[in-house]
Amino acid sequence: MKKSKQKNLEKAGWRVGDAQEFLGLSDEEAALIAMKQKLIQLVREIRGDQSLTQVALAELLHSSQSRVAKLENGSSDVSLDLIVRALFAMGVSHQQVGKAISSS
Amino acid sequence: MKKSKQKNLEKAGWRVGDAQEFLGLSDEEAALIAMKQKLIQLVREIRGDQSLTQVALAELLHSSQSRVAKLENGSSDVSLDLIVRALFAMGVSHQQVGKAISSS
DNA sequence: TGCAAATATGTCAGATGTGATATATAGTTA
DNA sequence: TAACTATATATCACATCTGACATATTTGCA
Repeated sequence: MKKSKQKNLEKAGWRVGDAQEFLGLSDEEAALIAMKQKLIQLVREIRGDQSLTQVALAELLHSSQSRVAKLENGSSDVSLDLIVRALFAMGVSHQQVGKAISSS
Repeated sequence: MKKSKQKNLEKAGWRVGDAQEFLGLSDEEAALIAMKQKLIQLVREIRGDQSLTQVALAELLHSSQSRVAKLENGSSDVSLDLIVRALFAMGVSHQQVGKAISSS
């Protein structure tokens, strides 16, 4: 966003900032969300590579298709625990998980 | 596994048994537990390095001393989310977290 | 030793995460 | 077009995780 534009918006009463600021997230909350997103991306990748349906992954996970869908769409009611379990259920290694986190 | 280790795990709420029983745990459950242990170890290390008390970490985390104690003792009612938030609250980088997981 | 700080343990009500189920919405193929 | 497969969304009862608090135990030091 251009500085001039932002100035005009602020003059008009809007507060302008980034998503983190807007949502009032602390740094560690923001970091956790970024990490989750990276791992979710990995879940989608691996599931694609293995040509698994959401139903098939749900079975490996002992969960349900709807929960896998929510997981992959980053629903806020999905824990980091479940995301990581999904990865391990597909046979992803600790190394792969660690690497994904390192680059998040 | 050493008897003392097993005792500690059971004290913390985990069920630990012989090889057969252990195989009853799904692979992803076992992998997740190993990963948690590694990250818990990192929490203790970092908190030591920064000379923080459990109370001080609890404040950074917006949590309580008792929960930090349970976290560090690997209580089964502590989520991966909380462990990772504790690390980020102490300023640990994604890279450090990823590295710890890679080696778990 | 005795005191104080740090850590551990127990409990609980409320918040959040869970699998299951039903149903809706694509996308695909006959 | 209909039938089928995959994914998305909504809801719910139940389980788990949470911070808070009280209290016990351990640790370190004067």
